[in-house]
Amino acid sequence: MKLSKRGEYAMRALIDLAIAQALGRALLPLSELSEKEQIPAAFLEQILFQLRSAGIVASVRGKHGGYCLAKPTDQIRFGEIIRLIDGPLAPIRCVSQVAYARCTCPDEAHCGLRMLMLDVRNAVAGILDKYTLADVADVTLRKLRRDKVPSPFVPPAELAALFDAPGPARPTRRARVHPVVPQGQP
Amino acid sequence: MKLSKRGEYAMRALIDLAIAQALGRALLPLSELSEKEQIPAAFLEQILFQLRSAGIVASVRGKHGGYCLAKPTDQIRFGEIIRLIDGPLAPIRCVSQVAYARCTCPDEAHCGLRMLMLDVRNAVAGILDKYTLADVADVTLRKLRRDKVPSPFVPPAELAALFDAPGPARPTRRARVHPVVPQGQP
DNA sequence: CGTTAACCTGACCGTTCAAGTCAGGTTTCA
DNA sequence: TGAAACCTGACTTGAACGGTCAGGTTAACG
Repeated sequence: MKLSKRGEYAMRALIDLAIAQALGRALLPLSELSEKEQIPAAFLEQILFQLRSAGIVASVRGKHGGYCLAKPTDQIRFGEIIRLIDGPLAPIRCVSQVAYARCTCPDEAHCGLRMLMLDVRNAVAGILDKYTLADVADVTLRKLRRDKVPSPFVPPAELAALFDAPGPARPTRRARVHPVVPQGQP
Repeated sequence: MKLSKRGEYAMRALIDLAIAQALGRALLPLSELSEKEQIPAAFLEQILFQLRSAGIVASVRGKHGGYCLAKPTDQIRFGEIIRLIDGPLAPIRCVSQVAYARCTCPDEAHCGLRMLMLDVRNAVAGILDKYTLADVADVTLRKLRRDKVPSPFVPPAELAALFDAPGPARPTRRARVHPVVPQGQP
């Protein structure tokens, strides 16, 4: 019942992005994510590429570029993330909703193992498909404040300066949401 | 969140043993289990060895030998089986009760991912540590009867004969529960 | 008393996959 | 133009999974 490192890293990065967004910094460079979560940069890059291809994050190229969420935080569910990175939630394929496959047992309707695993799958999916990035970011921030822990992502003196000098604060470049997929399908 | 084949096979075999026991045949030879569940015999043997070492099944050697459960069916929980074969139930180690290990995040108390995964772990463990072989065997048998499906394990004409000729029907040999472990520890 | 059906046990093996690295792109800002 | 960032595919390496093999030991039965 393991979660892969890829999956773990993906969720950590996304949660970071959600929290940062809630604190007013939508765009984070790879380096910052990689450093905060102690994830090898090249590896995280790979994962973020996958997340971008799936339309979950967006990116801005060039200097001062970075990654941000491509959808509202309350529309990104953990089930979606894990399914993307690690595949079906179900412990065995014959109870998967998304990727059903027959198993070796001769009679699914009377398979004890199947009943049990269906229960497990439903419990897991129930949780993972219920909570969104918004939920987790919210609870986390509340906990941090309650315990008076200094918030992360209070940016590197750069945005702090912007605080003093208000205004429409730099025109925020448009982020690329989709990869430029030149697939030969009309 | 996958369950390994080993784990799957272990549970299938144990459920079979439980059902057979409920039907009056405690002892099943490897060949029968392997055939009914379509599991390579040598592989299943390996798994049963592991289950025996853990005191979950017992075995009888020699001709007409086989495997049976080493404990009452209502004292074998699925959590125990999976933990034995596949390791901890928790998706990530930092939420495991049985095999906790620290993860890379700097502050567990405020880790959003951890909260979520703890939820998942508890849901899974809640199910797997609640149901026993007795439960599943019970439900399965009831379903089979309800749907008028012929019960499995009505033995190979051998016990059927014993039915006709009653009596204390062979003195049921004692099964070895523990491996003869010659470990050098006093 | 030997044959045979069963369990016992460790060693081995091929494939897949996870985790991560590398090497070069391209884009944008200063 | 140079540096900082993202883009992308190819590669590597080690472990784990799923399974096989070989050679035991034990016990029933004719």
